Amino acid sequence: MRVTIKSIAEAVGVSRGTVDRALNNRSGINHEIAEKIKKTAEEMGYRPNLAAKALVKTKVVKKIGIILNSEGNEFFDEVKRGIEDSLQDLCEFGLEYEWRTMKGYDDKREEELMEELEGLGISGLVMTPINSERIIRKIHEFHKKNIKVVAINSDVLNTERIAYVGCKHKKSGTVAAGLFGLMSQGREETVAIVTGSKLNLALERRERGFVETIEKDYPNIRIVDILGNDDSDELSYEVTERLLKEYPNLDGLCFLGAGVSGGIKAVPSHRNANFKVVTFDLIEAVKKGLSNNLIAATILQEPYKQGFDGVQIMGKYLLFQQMPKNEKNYTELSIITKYSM
Amino acid sequence: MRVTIKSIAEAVGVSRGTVDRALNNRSGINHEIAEKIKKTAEEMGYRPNLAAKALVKTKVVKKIGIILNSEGNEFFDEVKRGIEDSLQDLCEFGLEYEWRTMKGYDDKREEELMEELEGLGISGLVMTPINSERIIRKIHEFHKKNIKVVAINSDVLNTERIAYVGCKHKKSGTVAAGLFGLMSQGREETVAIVTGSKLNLALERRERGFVETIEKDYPNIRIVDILGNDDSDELSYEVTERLLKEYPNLDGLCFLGAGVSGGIKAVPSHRNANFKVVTFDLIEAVKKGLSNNLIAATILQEPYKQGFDGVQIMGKYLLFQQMPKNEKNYTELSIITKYSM
DNA sequence: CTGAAAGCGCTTACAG
DNA sequence: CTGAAAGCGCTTACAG
Repeated sequence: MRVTIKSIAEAVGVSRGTVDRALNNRSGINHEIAEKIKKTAEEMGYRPNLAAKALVKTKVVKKIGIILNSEGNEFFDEVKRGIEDSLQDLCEFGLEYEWRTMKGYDDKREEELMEELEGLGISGLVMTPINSERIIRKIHEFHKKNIKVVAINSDVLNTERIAYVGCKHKKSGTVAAGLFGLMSQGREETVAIVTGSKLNLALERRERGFVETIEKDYPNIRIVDILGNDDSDELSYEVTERLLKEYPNLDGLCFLGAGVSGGIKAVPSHRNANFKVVTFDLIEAVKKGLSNNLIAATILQEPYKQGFDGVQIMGKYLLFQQMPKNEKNYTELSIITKYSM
Repeated sequence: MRVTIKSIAEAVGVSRGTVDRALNNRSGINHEIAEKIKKTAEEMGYRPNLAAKALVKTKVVKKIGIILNSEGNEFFDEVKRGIEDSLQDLCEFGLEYEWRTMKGYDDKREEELMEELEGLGISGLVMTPINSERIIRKIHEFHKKNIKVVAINSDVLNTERIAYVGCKHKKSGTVAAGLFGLMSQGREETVAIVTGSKLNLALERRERGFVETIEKDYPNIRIVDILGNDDSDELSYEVTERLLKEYPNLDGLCFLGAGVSGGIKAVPSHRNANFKVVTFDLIEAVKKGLSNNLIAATILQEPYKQGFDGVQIMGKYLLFQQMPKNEKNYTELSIITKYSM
């Protein structure tokens, strides 16, 4: 026989409403009785039926807000796919949603979007938070208004966001370094780094991971230069071309962030026989580069999962009041070559 | 206003029962009316509420069976974790389950387990099917009795299993080959292969992927030998030791399947400076090998996801009558080093 | 502080 | 072939 609110009510000799109050820690219930009910439920092995919970919730429709600073950044295409699939799932349980996207790292703009979504009555927000005082304050405000926040792709510390889904950025840099290490097989080599926007704090940590690992584990490899491309493909091309002219015997190049599409165009004319390019993520230009053997490998961080799980965590909270099992949900870092594409 | 069975019934001027019959293609309904109802539902943008569907299903509890040939095979630990998490999810919607595990590739034993679970009244079975006539027949029988089957980790073709979740085995071999290619950087090198049980057909395809890729894309690499270890760590040790004695200048070794734990023990004493070992999956011995720099990299196939998604697909079918979106659900192949562990 | 009743959206016997 | 009614397990006003 299944254990339900009803069977617990009968066992304890109270009404179903009272059992509900006790089990969900609602106010206005005699403490003693609440304890007794909880104990009995535990003993009887009660497991709430989520289908029933969710069905009740459809009376008042909840809305999830989404904010991504994804404009002009192909990386987020997969994140979006994950979000869309996840939302479709949740819509079948009666949730609604509202999307906003933006470009770059303008925290003022992101704050505006948060306010806009708040005005539309969201109960939860899944976002790529910009790491600034302004956004931290706003998340705190949302918390006090009981609008839950889930951070995806990059975290923002010391806030009340209920969960983070994304990779460990510093670690991602060590993976790239390790790959150059493997390919060098102990020979003396030189590599250069092209990084993206200086406003992207995650890239800073990735760079640190790369540099520290090379210094610590691969003394045979020397990093000759680190240049930024500001997430611009044009600038990326220029910077890369300059690098390759200046270091004609360079053995490798690592693109830490965006701008691969532009930067990779500068490679073919300059490369020596064993020139190795490593990138991050899997945008179209990277796929092409892998196919052409212009790029040796790229490092992924499960973008689809970041979107999918971020939204699922929010949905489970809103539909079933389930807090996420883990506050930090790190996605795996993996190396992809043309064969595993 | 939300579109429900009720609002459709009112719009068309029939009862809710009739709408249900039409929308779920049940028998005993006037064809014309069914068509009209479907059309109206479509126009009104009807989306069934899964919470309600699932709640009704709790009247008759459905049971999922699980069969894994996982005994003595550490690879399956992660698959199991995925299955367990997925089952826990589904139990909250009122599903039940029954587990069976077995060792190796004994199809007679697997058939027995299938019959045993059938006796316990399962409505669906998630399994690692052994690719044999006997199992194919049994899956066919299950199909006729309306017990759905989902294959995980390895597929069995020409059966009515509703979905497969697992990697492309041949492709997994090409990834390993590509990795040796990258590490060779064009130099002349020799590698050897240690494969697992000959009864594991997936390994055969993996081997083929490896060999064909080396031959096609890396003429600088020569495969000097291919030996089997029968999934036995003892044999794996012997075989590996023999290989390394016979080819003292060997540059690389690839373990295609199980037996890494035994085989890797033979490596330290023999290896030359640039000796590279590549393995598959991430059992404890591989983690240790990566940490020790004995193993350069290992190739993963998302075992957790294989278990999790396999069970989810079954659950969604049983709870909501949702057929899987895709029949074949390929998990990603990725290269992991000590830095991305 | 507690209980009785209605209702979330769907499906399932049952009667006709 | 069709409809009216009951019920899945939970939550939410409402009355007391």
